[in-house]
Amino acid sequence: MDIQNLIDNISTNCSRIQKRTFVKGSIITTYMEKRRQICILTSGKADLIRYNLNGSQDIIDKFSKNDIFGETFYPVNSNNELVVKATDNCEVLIFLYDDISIKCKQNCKYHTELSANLLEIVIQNTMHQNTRIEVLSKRTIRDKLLTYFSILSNKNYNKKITIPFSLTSLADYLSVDRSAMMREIKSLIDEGFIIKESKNVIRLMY
Amino acid sequence: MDIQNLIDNISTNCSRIQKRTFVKGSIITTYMEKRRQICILTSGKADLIRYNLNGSQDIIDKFSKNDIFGETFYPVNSNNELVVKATDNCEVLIFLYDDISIKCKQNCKYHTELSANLLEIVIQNTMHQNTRIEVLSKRTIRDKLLTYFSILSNKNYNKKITIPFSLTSLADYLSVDRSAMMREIKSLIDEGFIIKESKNVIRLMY
DNA sequence: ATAAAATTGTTGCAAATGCAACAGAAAAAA
DNA sequence: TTTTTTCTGTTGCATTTGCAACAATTTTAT
Repeated sequence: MDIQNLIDNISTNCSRIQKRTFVKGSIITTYMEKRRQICILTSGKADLIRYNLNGSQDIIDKFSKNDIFGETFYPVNSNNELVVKATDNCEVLIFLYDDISIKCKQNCKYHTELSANLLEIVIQNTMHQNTRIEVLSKRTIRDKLLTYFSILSNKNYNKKITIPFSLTSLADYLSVDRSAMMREIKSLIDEGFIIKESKNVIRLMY
Repeated sequence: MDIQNLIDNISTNCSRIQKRTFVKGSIITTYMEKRRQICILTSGKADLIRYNLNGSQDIIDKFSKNDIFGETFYPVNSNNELVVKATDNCEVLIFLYDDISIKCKQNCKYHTELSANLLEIVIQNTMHQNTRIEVLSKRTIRDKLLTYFSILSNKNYNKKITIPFSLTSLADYLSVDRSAMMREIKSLIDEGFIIKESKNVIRLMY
């Protein structure tokens, strides 16, 4: 059973692992020190929001299908509140880190499977993070774009790439101003580095 | 045994887990598809370098004590070469992901311990990555600095923080031009946001 | 102790970026 | 279908940033 299948088929009748649904706009979880909760988003979208003491609130992460989150993976302290809010209707697996290493009462096979595959899931997440860090650490929008495009291209051994989300989301992922990014994409087209074949399909010429 | 102790005391006589030393300038490892090697740096410093097909080489990550790396955590493909180079004399634990889940011939206790704690080590790494991503995703140098400072401050519940490395390294961590960062630090001091108590010690006034 | 290397601090300037604002196109909801 | 919302595309302008270059200081190596 691969990870995708595991996540898709996880049982809801395990006493340790909940499968819950959340409507758009509701709070999925609040990060709490020492609890070590783990959540896996099986459908929908959600934002990780930081409420600072001074009242400001920042979206510091965005989650989509198969993303893993929870205070287990984030430095948490009492100086600010971290909250995950559903930006779409969501389905989420929720369990505690400490519960996953011990057998559940029913000794159910999903619990065992999840336990055996949690490391693999976390490693997959690490890979995504490493990719994002590599892109974010480029200094110019141009380099961020070219790096991101190259990674997509290399992954599929194809110069024709499909951006897996909207350009607005791409700007968020690259953490740059959208209009500045659009300007830069236009320059890349004008200078012959890329060809835009359709809205989300780009051909790399380098 | 906590993770730090585990890493410090790991046995060298386990057939599956090597403890190797590398002199400054030497290649610790080259990332290879499908091998799934895992390395833990127990002392020294190293750079992850990407050699692109066009001949350019980028430092895409920097490792120090207790950092974990290897192709297990990085998307690897044949279009470019990823190499870890010692920038100081290094001591490194090296093993394969697949070897860690099976018992070693000697059934040694370190192998067992490492196996049991690998998830915890990877999660710790995830936390560091999340922190870095939060900082890198700020758009201005000022916000990157203030976010980084706040995280340090919150962690220790103290407005007086000590930057754990040189300002040159801080600029690398934030992925910004060093001189521009110095200029921004000066502005933060002039505007009363921070006070520099000594070279690496800063007091936050916000 | 002395030399070499690394780090800090500073500045001018050109280039890149964010911000604000808006119109049109496309997609989603009613 | 029609309306509403989201997304794309564009531009002017002020601000921020990177780059280059250099001197002074501190740290490390010889």
